[in-house]
Amino acid sequence: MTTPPRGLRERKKQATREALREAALRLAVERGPDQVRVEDIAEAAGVSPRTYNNYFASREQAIVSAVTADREARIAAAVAARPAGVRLADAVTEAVVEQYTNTGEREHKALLLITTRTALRDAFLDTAAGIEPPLTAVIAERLDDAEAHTARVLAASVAAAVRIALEGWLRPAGKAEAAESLAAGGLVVPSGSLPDRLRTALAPLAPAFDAAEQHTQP
Amino acid sequence: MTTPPRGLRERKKQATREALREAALRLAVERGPDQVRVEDIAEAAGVSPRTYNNYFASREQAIVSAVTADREARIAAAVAARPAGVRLADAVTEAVVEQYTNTGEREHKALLLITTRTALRDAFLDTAAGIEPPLTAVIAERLDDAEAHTARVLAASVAAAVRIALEGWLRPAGKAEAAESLAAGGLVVPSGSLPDRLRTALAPLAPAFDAAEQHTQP
DNA sequence: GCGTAAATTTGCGCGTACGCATTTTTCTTG
DNA sequence: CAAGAAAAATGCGTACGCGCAAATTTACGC
Repeated sequence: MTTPPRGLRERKKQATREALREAALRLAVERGPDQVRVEDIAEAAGVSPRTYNNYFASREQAIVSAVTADREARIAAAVAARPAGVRLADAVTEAVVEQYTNTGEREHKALLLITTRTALRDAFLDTAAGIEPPLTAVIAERLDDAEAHTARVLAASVAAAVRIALEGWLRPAGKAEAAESLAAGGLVVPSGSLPDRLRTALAPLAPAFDAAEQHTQP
Repeated sequence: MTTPPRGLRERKKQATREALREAALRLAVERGPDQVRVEDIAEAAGVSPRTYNNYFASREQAIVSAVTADREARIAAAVAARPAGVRLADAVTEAVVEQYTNTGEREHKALLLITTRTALRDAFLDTAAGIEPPLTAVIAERLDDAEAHTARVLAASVAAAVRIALEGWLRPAGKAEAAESLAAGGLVVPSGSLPDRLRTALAPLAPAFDAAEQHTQP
């Protein structure tokens, strides 16, 4: 086999993880986020409540991870898939936009749910940090190995930018925003689509990527 | 008075906040981090346990914030204090290094304590994110107001880089590290001083700062 | 000063997060 | 394939985080 037969254990773990994810999301949609207890999710997935907490550190994480799934790995793969010729900055940007845009009907509904609760919103934003490790690996591959630090910093910066883009995107245009924007004294872009927001947030990092690339191939 | 008389309330809040901080750190040092309950901290500060949680969302936050204090504001002030002529990237880097280097004897002891518990370590690393808002403000001031997004992204990237530097700095050189570094296939810098780590982590972002500055003054 | 509106503190209660010790399941080795 | 090692699931107990509503404190106008 291509994958070493370290399999049955790993498979089962992934299975329960996914079962918990699905159960969490389904129940949250059915009865509303506040009417779901950990006990319910665990029961629906066929495990004990204690085991639930071996997989997810909070109730919000499980719900959110049903939407996030393995987006991190897909982003890294998408970057690696781009031809070696293109600018690294572009490769990363397009990969991120691509993976955050392929959103199905189910995900859309889930996002609506997420915006309704602050705790869920925060948990969702935190998932952006998860792209750092795989991004670090794939960026390091395109740079000199001696600049492993650089890859890490760039990946973390991308994660931070993505977080900012998401934060602005799913912000409820409430009263606080108007006051805040006036206090800042400037006119801010009201809303905009997610791809636009992602590109705008990532753009300032492009020069850093360019410089890193220059260092490896003078 | 120089400060508008919005005072007694605000002052009292700050007082209790600091009392909680100090009590938390003192008790943690005295009896060890695991032998301190929130009830103890609250009592030592003369408030109810419930009030404690109005100030800090976790026991770790209180302890850590005694070390962190108002470092965020000081960093922003340090940046603002630099003459307008110097490169923005340099101003930020030096301000960060400066504020993380001025560490007293008390802080050093506290850091030793923090490294002993994973939860404390994580809470400490999370405080790095706190520099984003003030940094955003001071960076935006040096850039065109139209590029408010840029300032935010740069500030968040700095925060991410600082976090990485701190993470590597207070990592316990345990068994996991050796294995990991071998798996990565490269030779990694073993330890290094904190200023060095901060500079190294921030260096890759310099081109992004330069580019942002260019846009404002062509 | 005095009364009223606003902000803060507090007690209560529920569900959660996790360390620890034990049991059950999966992997390895001869 | 059996026995032991390794890993994961489970039960239990404790402390925590926080929403909510009542009580207390502070601020402001008259």
